[in-house]
Amino acid sequence: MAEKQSAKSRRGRPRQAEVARLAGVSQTTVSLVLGGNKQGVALHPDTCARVLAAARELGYVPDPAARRLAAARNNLLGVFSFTATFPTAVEHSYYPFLVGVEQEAARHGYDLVLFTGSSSGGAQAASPGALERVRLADGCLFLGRHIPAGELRRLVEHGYPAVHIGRRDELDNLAWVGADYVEASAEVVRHLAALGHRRMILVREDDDAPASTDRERGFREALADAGLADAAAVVRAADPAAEITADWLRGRCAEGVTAFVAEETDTGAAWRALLAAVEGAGLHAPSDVSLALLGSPPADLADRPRPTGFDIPRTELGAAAVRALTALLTTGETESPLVSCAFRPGSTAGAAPTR
Amino acid sequence: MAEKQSAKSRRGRPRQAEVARLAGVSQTTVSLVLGGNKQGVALHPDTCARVLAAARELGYVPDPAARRLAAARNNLLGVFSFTATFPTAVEHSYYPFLVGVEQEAARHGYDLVLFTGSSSGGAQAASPGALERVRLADGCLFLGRHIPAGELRRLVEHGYPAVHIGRRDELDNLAWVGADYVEASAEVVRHLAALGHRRMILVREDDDAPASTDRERGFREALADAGLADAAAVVRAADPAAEITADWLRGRCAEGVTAFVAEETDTGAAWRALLAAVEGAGLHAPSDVSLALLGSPPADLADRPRPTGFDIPRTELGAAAVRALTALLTTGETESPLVSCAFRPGSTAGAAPTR
DNA sequence: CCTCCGAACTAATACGCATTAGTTCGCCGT
DNA sequence: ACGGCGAACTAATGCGTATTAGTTCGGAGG
Repeated sequence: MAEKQSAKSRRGRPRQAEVARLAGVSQTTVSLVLGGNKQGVALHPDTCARVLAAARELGYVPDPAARRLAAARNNLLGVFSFTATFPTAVEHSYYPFLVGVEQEAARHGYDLVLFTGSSSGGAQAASPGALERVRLADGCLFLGRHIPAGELRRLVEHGYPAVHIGRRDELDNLAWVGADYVEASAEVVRHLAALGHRRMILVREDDDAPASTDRERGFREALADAGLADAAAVVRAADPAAEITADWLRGRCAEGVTAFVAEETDTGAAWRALLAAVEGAGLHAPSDVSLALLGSPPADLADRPRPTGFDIPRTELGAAAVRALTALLTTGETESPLVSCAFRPGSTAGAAPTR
Repeated sequence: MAEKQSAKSRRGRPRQAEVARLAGVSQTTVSLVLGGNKQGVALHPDTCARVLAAARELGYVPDPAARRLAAARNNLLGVFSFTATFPTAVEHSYYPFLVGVEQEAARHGYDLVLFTGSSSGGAQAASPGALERVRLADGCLFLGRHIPAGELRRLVEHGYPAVHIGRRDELDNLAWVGADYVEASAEVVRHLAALGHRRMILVREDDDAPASTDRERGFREALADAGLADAAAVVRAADPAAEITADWLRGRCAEGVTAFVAEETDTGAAWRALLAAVEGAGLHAPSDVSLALLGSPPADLADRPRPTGFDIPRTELGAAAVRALTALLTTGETESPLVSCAFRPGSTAGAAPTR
């Protein structure tokens, strides 16, 4: 009765050889039938039917590792994030991206492998080779800005299909998908200009992430296009809460500024500071001043009036990333598309007060 | 100049054989050295050093597919939910489970494969055999109550390691992890009893899911233990909004009922109805009547005062499910643990009014 | 001097699948 | 009656690694 390893070690997971035995054919035939017989070997329809029936009866599913090793593909797409994909704190979760990734992957017939990169509690998160695990999948999506560039570069240079969610120009040849912050920000500015605002200020944090500089560029360009170039003012605030005060706001208003624009950040600090300053100054938006947010408000401010601004299409970005990856896999073409953000009218911007 | 496949097909990614050649040893030795030599083969320190040096020089990284193939396990855990796609809302109850699953899986060195009912290449979600695809993973977690029992049984009977999140006794041999609703509900009742409440009513929906019957059992048992057995009353409401009205509430209060307990459901209908009835009756909790909720409030009522009751430890449940699954995989032992819920004092229950 | 032993390695094989180069068999043509 | 040919399959091999069963060699023991 002592069964062979075939039943024990693999827990009854059937392989092609077992399907073959049941169908009375060779393992080769099973592989051909189930693989779609792309090599054009002549196969009798009856045989195919028997193989298919046997595979179904045994519940056969190909082993992804073996497939991969045999230089074929898995139909698996990887998702790797250097922080937990499902963080305990929901504020900056990758979940919306994942929704789009999942939908688009399903549409293309791929399953998703979530590489539990450096989730708290995992093994050495930064251990060299941590990224190599993704090679089990046909290709991989990366998200988060803390992905070790060295390892990623290695993968890409070895021809591994990878797509980063979020612009990432430092690495040549790395495909990415990003949101078009430039255009989206410009649109917000045009909206404000159309409402009659002639002087406006952008409050941004003091770093040089692409997401920030792109917003500033859109802001400046739109103002220039509207003939208001000299009216542009950008404030870089390392500590918005301390710098964007009610007094500061009153000062700017006195100078003729009628609209204030904040960039979205992880914490929403700039936007919070603006809201607090307006309230502290005893003003009201949009009647006294107009406010706009270049992005989405933090979750805890959801009950506030919706800020005028734009929404980052996270779900669509996830889907676009999958499309870029499948393009890489099938045609080998590297594409790095910009996805448009959706303008959000909101209720914090109104007509500029007539002086 | 025609290079051998060694340089072309793999684009220079070195394998053990190349490391071996450089170090002047065999591939076996390389595998032993790099694998930590757990089998205790005698190896000369100098040899190890040479191998290590060669590996470093070539930038050798093991191929995960080959590694997993040779190990006859691929360190993949499946997560299957029968919803068509991922729920879009982050607040969805599904999310906290994933948090725990991801953390615990990472801790055990597993990666996750995400399956959804419709991932089969966009084919019919409910097509027979939809569940078979999970065999790609070493084992699988199931969540959602709409998982087809027949297919699941098939998997389990074939010895496939599966763990269901949520109690599921209908299937013999199916491991599950569940929340201890009986004890948690009993604790809430004890809390109310300690506050002086002598008559209380449980409002539940009209179905027989384990989650509902367990809560009722805890409710009844705690009352019996407190010597208030005859004071127990359970209302099954098919349409809580229509049945739990202000008039109804006044009627019960007139009969001496001082506390109302609702069970948590998907929609939170029972709890909503109770809140509305209390308000409609011009009463206030906890001063006039005490309220308790056997579970967590729906997300949109988060700003309301926190209901007295308990929280389902979803994250911990996800982690427990992973532990149960790894136990199944390594020792083959089926365990189905109950996880304790955390009592939530809240602010909707107070001392019973002295009559 | 031959044997035996342990140290230090290596040859061979399995893992599950895909692919290439056959092999077998029935039948047609001359 | 025999070569040939296509239809229908299968044997053999490779992918890169882990593991098991050897093999070689120098020296100690009898």
